[in-house]
Amino acid sequence: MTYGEKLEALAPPTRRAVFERLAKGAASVGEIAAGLPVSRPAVSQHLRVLKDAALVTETRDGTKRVYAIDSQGLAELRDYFDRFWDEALDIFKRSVEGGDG
Amino acid sequence: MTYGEKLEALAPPTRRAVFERLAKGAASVGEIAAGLPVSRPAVSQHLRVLKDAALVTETRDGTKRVYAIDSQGLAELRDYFDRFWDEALDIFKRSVEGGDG
DNA sequence: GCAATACGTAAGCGATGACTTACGGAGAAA
DNA sequence: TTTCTCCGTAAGTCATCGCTTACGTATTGC
Repeated sequence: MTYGEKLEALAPPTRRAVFERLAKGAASVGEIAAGLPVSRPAVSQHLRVLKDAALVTETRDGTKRVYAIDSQGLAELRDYFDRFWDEALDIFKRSVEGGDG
Repeated sequence: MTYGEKLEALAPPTRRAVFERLAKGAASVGEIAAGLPVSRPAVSQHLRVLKDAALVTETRDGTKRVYAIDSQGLAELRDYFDRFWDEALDIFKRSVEGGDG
């Protein structure tokens, strides 16, 4: 639920690929795995982490499970970045202009 | 240099703590290590990764090495997120309104 | 009930990574 | 040059992680 958890969830390349796949539209586990060079259980495990981090949502459709981007969780991550950037860039500019380390 | 490298660099908690420390102002390796429960070499190794990812800059001041946020590299990461969010949230909203997966 | 589909979970393995201690190098002061 | 400060690097250890195969579960259709 924290931004740290979200960052860690998005760091591994394969898991980020899963997430970016969902950014292009909702999909089932099998559909996602078909487009990646890893097994279906691997994708399932990545989705578990993404779901725990509140980055994706899970919906049942028969025997399928459809995953999609969790817009609310994504917004929380964006808020963190916005606040971080405001603070960091402000201090950065101030140090450059003032010359004070 | 890629956003993937930047994401991976910011994922580990200790390394993110180093980065967030620099967001509050430039500092030397020793100063950073003094505020963290890890050794100085550990901080040095984290700074190396952050520098390779173009997230921090290095400046020499006598025997010290002063590290600071790399605003340009940070902006690149922000650009990636902006583009990602625009695409993801647009598709997300469209799927909700249209009801089409 | 029986078979098929789609998926999550458990167990195990190989690789990666974060950390430590020990050491060497570059700059400042005498 | 010698000494001190501050730092990067090398080597090694222990934990974590990402992946695979094997298996169990829930749902659909006959």
